[in-house]
Amino acid sequence: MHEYRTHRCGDLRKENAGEKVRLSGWIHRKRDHGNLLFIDLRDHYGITQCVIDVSSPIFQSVENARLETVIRVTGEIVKRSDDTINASLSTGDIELNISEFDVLGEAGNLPLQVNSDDDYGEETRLRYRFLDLRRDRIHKNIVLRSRVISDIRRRMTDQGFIEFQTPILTSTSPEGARDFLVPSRLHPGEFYALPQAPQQFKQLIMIAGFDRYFQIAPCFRDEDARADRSPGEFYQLDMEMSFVSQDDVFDALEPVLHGIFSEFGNKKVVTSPPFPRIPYDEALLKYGTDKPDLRNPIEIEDVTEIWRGTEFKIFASAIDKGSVVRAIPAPGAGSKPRSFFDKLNDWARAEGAGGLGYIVFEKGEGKGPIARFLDDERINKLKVQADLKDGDAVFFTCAAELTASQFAGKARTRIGVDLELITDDRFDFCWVVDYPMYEADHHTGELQFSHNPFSMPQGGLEALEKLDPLEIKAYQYDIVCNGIELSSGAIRNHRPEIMYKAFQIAGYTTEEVETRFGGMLNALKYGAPPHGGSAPGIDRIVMLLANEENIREITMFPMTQQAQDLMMGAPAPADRSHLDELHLDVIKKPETGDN
RNA sequence: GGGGGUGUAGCUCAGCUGGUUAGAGCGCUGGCCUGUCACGCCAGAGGUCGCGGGUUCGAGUCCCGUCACUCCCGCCA
Repeated sequence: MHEYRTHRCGDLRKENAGEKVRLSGWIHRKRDHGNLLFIDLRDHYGITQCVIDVSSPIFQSVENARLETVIRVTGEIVKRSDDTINASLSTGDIELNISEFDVLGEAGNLPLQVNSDDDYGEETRLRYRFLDLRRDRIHKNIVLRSRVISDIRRRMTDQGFIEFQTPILTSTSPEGARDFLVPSRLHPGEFYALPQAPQQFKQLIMIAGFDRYFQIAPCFRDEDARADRSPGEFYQLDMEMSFVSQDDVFDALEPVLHGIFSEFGNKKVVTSPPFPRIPYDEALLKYGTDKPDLRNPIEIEDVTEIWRGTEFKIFASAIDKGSVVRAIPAPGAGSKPRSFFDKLNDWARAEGAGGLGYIVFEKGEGKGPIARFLDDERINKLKVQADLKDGDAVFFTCAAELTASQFAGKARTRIGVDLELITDDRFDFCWVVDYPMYEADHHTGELQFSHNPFSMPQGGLEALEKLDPLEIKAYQYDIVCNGIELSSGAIRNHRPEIMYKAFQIAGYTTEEVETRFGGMLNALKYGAPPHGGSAPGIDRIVMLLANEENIREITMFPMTQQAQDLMMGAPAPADRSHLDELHLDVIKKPETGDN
């Protein structure tokens, strides 16, 4: 007989009755009747009920073992009588009659209970993560994560993508987030940076002629955490392909995402390829965001012209000064009580908007505080444009274009939630395409890249030379699922002369570009294929599939919000000798205050 | 860096407008119990009310500061 087990705790069925077996696992639960004792023995695979009574000489030692002690039991499998079968357990037809018993690993008083569904404080959970991970829900989430990643690998490999590793110790990134730095022992005063993404490497892989690359890539960005963002590190399905247009990238990724979400998505409906492609400008207008939740049926309309020149001076005079009016239809809201509209109005004010004017439609007419400012013709235009019928309402927001768009987007979500229009039985995917190449900095007004500086501008060099930079679109796209941005990607700029020009517009001199992106630029000068790719976030995919709101629920060993590992004690001070080796000194922060 | 929430037994929580000895469930210890599956019943141990200061005759409760966990803003091409 095997030293530890002949079966696993989820294996045994009534067919095994009469066999002498051995199981090892954790004591999940005990039911002690004094002269009769039941133990639910748990391992990764399941739970098996084990039983012993007082006639056994080892009864006392079994009874003394605490919950979460690791034990080994040996004994005969017995079919349970009909009235004692437990239908909620896969092994519920049988039980193990304990004849031999050993403690393999003793357990002390537990800081959290493994067999309970209670929520525990994060500090306890993270400090005792090994116990937390024994608990059913998170144990399953971590397994799901693994299966999803395996499945992604299979689907990518089947399409001819090759997985490569790229360096972890590399150079600091040109744009974007704060870097993690690693001091160099051999080069005093110099530092490696951890990769924010393997962006330049994957382009170099294409230039090296490997044609199709992917990687479950660790990415490091030293930015503050959020519920859906771990501090410091995350994983992407990083991929890149050569000789492709934007549609080729979409065609490659859509079946992977559709496949993964269909297989692991709890039978929710998944958008079939091809996913809708929504231009950035249209997304901002219709959904008020570049990450639209398409489960929400509400579509925003621009109704500036309907309100221009009306007696409703708040809107009319703002329009004359360049403001726009956006209409947010609220299907079926006509039957809601006055308080529904008041609550939304209060919310709008709390969000910093002036308010949220509305019109309710009944018996073919518009009703409500501001309806009287629109004549029949305008009311009819509104009904047609916003697709309104009796029993519907429509809300208005009036502001400068970007503000109005973004606020209408928030209102769209809020109204969709309040009216329960967003059902949780679907994964609605879309691509947001045609991102602007440049944007004006909020504060300085200076032009900067709005996304990846290595993206190819639509129209190429000619567009850069002739168009207003703010009008230029890039072959830059995001993939969005249920309002969550899963990734961004682009067709890359593989032409040095276009690269110099693109950077020049963003205020970089030729020298600066060469200093900062020399490696990349140099590579482009020796025969670079057109290429592009994307990088869907693994963590967010798993969050969606596991239906979890917090990234710690799908991360095996997460850090706290303050970026500390409470279990391993990281970060920690370094020894003097360690610092000396790295040519480092720690400067103590001067005491603040008066003493 | 800023704003909000939480912090009471090993764990999850209750504790009213400040008032006598700070409670419950789970876990733990002891006793009873041979068919439970969240077993049941009885008893017990277990508390620096996060920490420091203040107000008060009196503080878990009010005030100030601070720490931890968390959510959000900034940040995250």
